[in-house]
Amino acid sequence: MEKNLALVDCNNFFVSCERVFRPDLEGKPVIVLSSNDGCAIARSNEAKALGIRMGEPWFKVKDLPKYRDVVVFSSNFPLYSDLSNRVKYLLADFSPVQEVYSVDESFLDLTGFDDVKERMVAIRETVAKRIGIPVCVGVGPTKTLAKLANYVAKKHPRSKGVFHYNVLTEQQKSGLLKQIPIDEVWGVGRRLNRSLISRGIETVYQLREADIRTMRSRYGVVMERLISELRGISCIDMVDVSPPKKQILSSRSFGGVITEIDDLENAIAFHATKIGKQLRRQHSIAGMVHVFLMTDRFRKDKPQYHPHVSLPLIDATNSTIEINRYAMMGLHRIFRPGYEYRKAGACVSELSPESVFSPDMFTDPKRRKIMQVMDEINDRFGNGTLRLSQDDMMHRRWRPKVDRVSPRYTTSWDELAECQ
DNA sequence: ATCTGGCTAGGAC
DNA sequence: CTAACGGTCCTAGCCAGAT
Repeated sequence: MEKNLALVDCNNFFVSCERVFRPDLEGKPVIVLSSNDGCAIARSNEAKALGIRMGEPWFKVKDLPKYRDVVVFSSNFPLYSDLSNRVKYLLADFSPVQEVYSVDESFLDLTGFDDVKERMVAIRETVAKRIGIPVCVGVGPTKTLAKLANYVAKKHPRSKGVFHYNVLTEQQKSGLLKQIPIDEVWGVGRRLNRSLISRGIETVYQLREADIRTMRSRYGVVMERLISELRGISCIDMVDVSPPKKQILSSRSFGGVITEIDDLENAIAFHATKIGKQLRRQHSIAGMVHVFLMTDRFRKDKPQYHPHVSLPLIDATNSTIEINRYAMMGLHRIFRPGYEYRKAGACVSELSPESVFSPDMFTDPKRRKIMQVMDEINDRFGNGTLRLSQDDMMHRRWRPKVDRVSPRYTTSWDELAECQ
């Protein structure tokens, strides 16, 4: 039996989050910048219409006269994740099967409901009314077609934000797919797009009708699945609980040039702390720690150095202290004076469930207690109350640039109070 | 003959 | 004032070496 899989996608999500608390920005060009106020990573429809591209480095174009009235925000992730959670919880009411796909997207299985179209409209209206975020809903027999239906819902004003692919006739489906360029398909990125076009495949219809054996031998299983999905044969299942991560990475570009080892220590300690917290939250322990540094890859005139080191942990752990200890060893191993560093990061891999850990006779159980106590104190009195000595907020000279961040309206009483 | 880890490519958002 | 281009995560496919 044909499924009704829905993809609910928030429109221009980060911009919409900013607009929830700034309704005066409705109808205006608004963008949100990446970390360090680097690139445009969310754009309102007005900003898109002006020609601002996804991922565009803002400093390069911000002085163009046509962008004079663009309203610019630094990214405010505490705000976006909070609103993201609220949307997720609301959506859960509309189906027993939900897969949270990303910060702004959920799949919902609407199979078996006899009021699919009404539900799609209700989802849109409820999220708009209760949270103030505009969403579009697409329904199809497979995840790939649900995503495509969502694209149609977003693109065509006549759909009013919802599009139900399954109720089309075969002729209508083909007609629709003939109008959609292949790079709108989930899984077709820049490279595949170019390669397919060079073989004369330009529309989703042509891709759906392509010979699946040839395509598989040329492009691999991913392409085979993709084409099957376009034909309505489901190959990508819904996953209800997201599996634990297999690697956790934390990195940041610096606000300016960094040359000193103690500043790098400060940055790496910050990343180790973040990673430890995340590991414990998902009840994993790590077997390997990686550290890397980077100079400015855009400055071809300066000496480049992009070292990376991986250290196996003797005992797998999720202790911030242990991870930091190894990360510091790694940092000192790769650091070379005389370079202008622009970015540093740490990563853990070889993750396994906490329950696997079997303390041997040399492992002091008290040491594991320390992290528990640290988490409790920081939860109660705020992050950074108890921290690594190197992770000192007052000496974060590497701090990324954040010029235009909005208040954390929903997660900080202090910042809410500062609003008029 | 098969499994494994290391590595690169490509992609999503 | 000036310099300035993000951060995280995943799978497939290939190769070499180990079992």
